[in-house]
Amino acid sequence: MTTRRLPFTLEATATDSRARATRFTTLHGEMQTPIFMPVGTQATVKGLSTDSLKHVGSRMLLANTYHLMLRPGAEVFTKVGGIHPFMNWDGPVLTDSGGFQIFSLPHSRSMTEAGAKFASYVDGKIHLLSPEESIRVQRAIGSDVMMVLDQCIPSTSDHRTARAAMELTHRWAKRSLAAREDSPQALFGIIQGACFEDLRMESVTALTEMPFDGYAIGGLAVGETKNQREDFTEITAALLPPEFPRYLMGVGTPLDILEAVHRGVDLFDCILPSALAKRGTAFTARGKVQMRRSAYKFSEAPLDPECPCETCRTYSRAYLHHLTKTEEVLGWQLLSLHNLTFYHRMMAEMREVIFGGSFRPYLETKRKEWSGSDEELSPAEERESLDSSP
RNA sequence: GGAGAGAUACCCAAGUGGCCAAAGGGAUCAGACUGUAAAUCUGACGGCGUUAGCCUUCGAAGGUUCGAAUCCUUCUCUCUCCA
Repeated sequence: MTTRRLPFTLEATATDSRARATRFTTLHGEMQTPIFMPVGTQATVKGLSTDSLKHVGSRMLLANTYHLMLRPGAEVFTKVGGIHPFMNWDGPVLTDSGGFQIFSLPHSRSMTEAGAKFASYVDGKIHLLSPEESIRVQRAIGSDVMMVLDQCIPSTSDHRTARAAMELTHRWAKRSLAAREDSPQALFGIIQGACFEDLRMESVTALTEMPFDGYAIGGLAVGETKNQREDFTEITAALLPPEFPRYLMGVGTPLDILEAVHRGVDLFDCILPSALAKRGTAFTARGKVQMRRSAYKFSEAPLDPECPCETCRTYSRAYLHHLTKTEEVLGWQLLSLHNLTFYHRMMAEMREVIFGGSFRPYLETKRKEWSGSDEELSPAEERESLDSSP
């Protein structure tokens, strides 16, 4: 093998768990795992400046090829020298290939061996998103890690459908590798196979024969149960070679991530912390909190007393409740800040307990704490809640 | 003082004799959201009851009718125009 594009070190493995701590070097610095990548689809994590992102602990971001090829367009990235100077982010960026959009925008596509045809939601123009086109755009964007174009299907699909999508994904993977040419950017293959063990095995075998720099588990968190998600993460991760980063795409809730780290996954991305912030949901050490609830109308308590973020240090629940109710952008922003802080702290904690040999007890504790998922109201808030709903 | 228009549930607002406990918004309450197209979607929203159903409601009071938010009378209040 030639010099690796993503030099990788397996640093530690947890006791009584497949959880692992690793590091890998990108074109924009060294990353430590487990790591969570906030989703910045349009070259922005909605509502947050790159300064804020650094503050909350973000080290690596995800951006989206499909959105960025439509607007501003690959040529803009070519002109300005890539996404890093464009958005003023000097850490690594991973670009998703558009495969998920093939799945999530089903009304504007037609699929062929060549690729997926989309009517642009910007101007209606038809675009052919082929593996080659996706790589071409990702090269222009200049991401540190590119993803192959894959066919993501509902995880509840039947075996035949799942096999066809998987085989297409394998053929596209090969074409994606060829299209990378001599670019120094890393490229990950994406394991498919829905909820079928034989297909997941086959997919791992086929893709690990190709010289990728890391492997993603795709096709999960798209319709299956939590147990299935965990089972197929486990099955797939166990088959993957230990000397490459493993990335579980689009997952998930704090508990999902914890369970996946336990099963040997290193990288994650998910819209939840930023998307739920917009709807008033915050993650705290004591569970999820819905700030829309009028129980918090008079609450002078911080959102999460254990959290060091700006939101929790500066603002009361009453204020956050008000911002949420009035749909002020500051509320969305403050909750995003908080949620990302929560995710990043959780990742750092996991890394710590992996090294410290206490991942397993940590896992058991968190499972218990988060199983209810929703925070219980404080006595004062409980009273207020009763008062306002007679 | 004269002429006209109007008063519907928390708010705005449809509804002109039975299919009206009353359309549609908003607000409120609850839920969903996992590689972000979407300021998104779903449910509840007079009271009681598990259902059938019962009770109270369309400014107020009376009346017509088998039956009234809807028709008639009087009253109260609001708005517009003319003096």
